[in-house]
Amino acid sequence: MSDGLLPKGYTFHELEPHWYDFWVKQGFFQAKVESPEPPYTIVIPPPNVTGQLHMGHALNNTLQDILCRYKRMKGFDVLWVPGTDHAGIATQNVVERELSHEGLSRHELGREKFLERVWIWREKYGGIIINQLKRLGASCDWSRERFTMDEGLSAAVRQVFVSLYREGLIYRGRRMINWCPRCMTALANIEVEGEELDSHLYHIRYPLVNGQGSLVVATTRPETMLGDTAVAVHPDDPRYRNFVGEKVLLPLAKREIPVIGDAYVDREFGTGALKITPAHDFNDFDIGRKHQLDVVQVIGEDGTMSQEAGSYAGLDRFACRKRVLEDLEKEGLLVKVEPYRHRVGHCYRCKKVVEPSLSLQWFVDTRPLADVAMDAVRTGKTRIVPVKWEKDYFNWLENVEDWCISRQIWWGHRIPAWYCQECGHLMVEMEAPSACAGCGSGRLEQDADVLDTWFSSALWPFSTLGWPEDTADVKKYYPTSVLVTGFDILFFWVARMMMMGLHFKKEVPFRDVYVHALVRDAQGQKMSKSKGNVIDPLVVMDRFGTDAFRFTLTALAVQGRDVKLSEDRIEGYRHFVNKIWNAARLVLMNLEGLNDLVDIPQKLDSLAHRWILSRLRQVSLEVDEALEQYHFNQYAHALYHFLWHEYCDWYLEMAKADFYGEDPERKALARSVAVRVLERILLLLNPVMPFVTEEIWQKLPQTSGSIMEASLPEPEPRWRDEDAEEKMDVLMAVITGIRNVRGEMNVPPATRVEVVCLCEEDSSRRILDEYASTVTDLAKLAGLKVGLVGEMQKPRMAASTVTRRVEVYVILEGILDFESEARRLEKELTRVEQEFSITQRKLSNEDFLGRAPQEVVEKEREKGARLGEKLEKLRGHYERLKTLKT
RNA sequence: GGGCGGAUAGCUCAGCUGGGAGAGCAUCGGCCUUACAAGCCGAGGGUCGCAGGUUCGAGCCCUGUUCCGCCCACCA
Repeated sequence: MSDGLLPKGYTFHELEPHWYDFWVKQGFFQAKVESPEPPYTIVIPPPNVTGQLHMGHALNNTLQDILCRYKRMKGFDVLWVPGTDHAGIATQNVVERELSHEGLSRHELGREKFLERVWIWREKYGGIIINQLKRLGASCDWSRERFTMDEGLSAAVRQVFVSLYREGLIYRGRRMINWCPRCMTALANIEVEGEELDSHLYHIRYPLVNGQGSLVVATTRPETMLGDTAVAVHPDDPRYRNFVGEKVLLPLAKREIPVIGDAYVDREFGTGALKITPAHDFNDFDIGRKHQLDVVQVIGEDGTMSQEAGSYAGLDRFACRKRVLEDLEKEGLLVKVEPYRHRVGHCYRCKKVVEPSLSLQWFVDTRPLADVAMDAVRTGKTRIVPVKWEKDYFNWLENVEDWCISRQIWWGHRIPAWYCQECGHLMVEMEAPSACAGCGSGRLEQDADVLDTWFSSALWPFSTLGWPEDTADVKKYYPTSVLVTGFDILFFWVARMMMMGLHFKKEVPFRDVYVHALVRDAQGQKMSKSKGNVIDPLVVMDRFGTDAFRFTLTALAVQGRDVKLSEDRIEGYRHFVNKIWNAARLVLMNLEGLNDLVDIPQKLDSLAHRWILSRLRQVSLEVDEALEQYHFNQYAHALYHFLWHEYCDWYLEMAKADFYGEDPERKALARSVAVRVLERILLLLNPVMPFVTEEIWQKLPQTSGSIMEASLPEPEPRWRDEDAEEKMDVLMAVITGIRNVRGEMNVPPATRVEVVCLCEEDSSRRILDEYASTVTDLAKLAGLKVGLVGEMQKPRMAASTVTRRVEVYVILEGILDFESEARRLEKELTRVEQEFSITQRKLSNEDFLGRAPQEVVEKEREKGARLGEKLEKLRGHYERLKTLKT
């Protein structure tokens, strides 16, 4: 498999598509339902068919892919179900816009022809986002790709609708709903986004019919006064108490309407008199019902004024507002206009102001379903991670209102309800009935409305597996293991999947819900086209490679914190990809033409090998822990640090001596350990960086096939080696100490110097003796003398430091600059003195000694002793320097 | 109005059950050392938002407070 050398650079442009195609062809992404392996299941949050891959998708799917690839390596039968959502309103809007370019409207085309057009559009563009997910490397089981309007999923929708209807959990009723005059449909409450706007509060005078004065009401929507059917005051309000029961003359409309008393009215707000428009306000509707008021609908479906608005009929609602104000002004009834900032509901699809409206719609009685959904989380059947989202989940479900599920659009699942044109009988059935169950008439008409997109999404975890059929997939893969999603659809989607899953499967849809953050720009601003701060994932992948991009998202994916992304960060992590590549190059270079790899022996003598294996084991454990806990950033950082600053900076540097040395046995062992560790690093990194790890894997000797076929071994307990880690710490500290002195004393790297190390302990002396050549290589020495303190003469012309109970003298015969060495030592002395005095203060504190745990006190004592010793030695060095100088 | 999150180095952020303030980037100095200048070796830089409290000990716990962000809510 190995052809030795890696090319100088990693060319992701060619390699990424190459390996992705290879994986798909090999069927590595396919779940094996008949396999005995335990299932690990994720259903993708289906992107809208109209979607283009944005940063949110990229983060969401990178995290899912990491989990899937990791679990696959650990021996699970992984199923990641992909698919897209038909996105009712969004898609209809897109196709309507396309039509309008041809000068057509959907109404001109007619329902059937329009739907044909949408399907054509879907054929043409529906695959875009899917291909973009592939570009991202998503290891979905494409053989199981689903679409919410597939035949199977549509059957599930009908089944659920009919069942809930028969159970009395779906009903049809005339209610106040939010109406979008642009999209011309009802919306569910959560589909309305409240946005704060600078507006005005208009004070309008309503004269009493009896001529005995007037009432002034305050409103933000003066045009709705045309639909007023009462004025309400607080029954205990001394200002207005006497008006209750009287009538006022509604200006402009010239209708007489009653003054009613209702405790709902806030005496403090506005004028304390409230105009009541039951047809266009949720509260007014309730009050209207309580007082049996007339309902006058003055705003039509398209946002223009209705016939009821009299002379204002046909005007756009906002034009009407202007006219109403002008007319009131003329009549001297506009008392006051004050600036007022308040929240106005906007359609979440088209962002236009919605109108509360009275309308006949279908609803889900959510309460019973919501209670079960709450219980499942309360009892831990589903775990929400991070837990803080549980609060939002509960809060929403506790206050949830009935869900308006009918939409007056054409693209979507048609409501399976038929009305008899003869007797008006309503039938809700899976399939179109042929005759009226009431009167037998064949003149039946199906309800014109379609279902809310989120209705079918709510079934996604089981409808995609084949439900209502009792398929093998349903049996094996439900409940799913985890749902990975953004918090923005916690209510829209997650809560409703919980309700539907529990109701129809009697089992939660997922064990875990991992809620990740939003991706923002470098300044923390939400990315939006209008702000022009959008970073396009496709552009990023093109520039920096998919692996670098994925790694960046992962490294930044901290629980509970938004991801602030900038191209600089991605560029930084591209360097990491490069680092892996070059580490692999080094290792492979030294394998070229040789095939002497050996198994790692049970007992190793070499400190470097023992150390790196011990560290590798530790990092493997950290990785596993991090991924199990969904701490994606920790996963990324652990590997980043290990590969770069342990494997490359220390281990490979030390191994070079063996690589280039003459001893064939040492050579073979070093090569073998280097390769084994590299293999393991590749495996651990593979979930986040699938492409580059595959490419390198393929070049390694003794690996067969794809990295996707490899399994990740358990971290070997026998590799744990505290002794090696301690010894390496000594070695690294001494080497760093020498480098430090060299750097500060401006000794050029090319200049090799003599070093003398005086050790306090025999153990350190032995380590330094044994690894003298390592120290010499890595610290660029001409020679190294090691001895115990007292055994050996302290060198004269030397810069010095103390570390790990080792006195390090860098001999600078003839080039020692006394002044700068003195300054350097003074600086170090000051620092150590400060640290030392802190520990001394603690150790002389009776309370500390008495109350702190023994081990903490002991630790402090050791630290004090260490610092004291170090301080003493440094002082000695400083004194000697002064005498030497003179 | 209610709730939540954040405030730690110049920037972006880690910091788990209280016990030696960390990383990456940026900055400064030195290096083309035969894997990598997309690199190597060093260095500097912090009153952990502010004020109290608990504790032998607080970035971490409690109270208050300021600023920023988000979510929810029918005061017109």
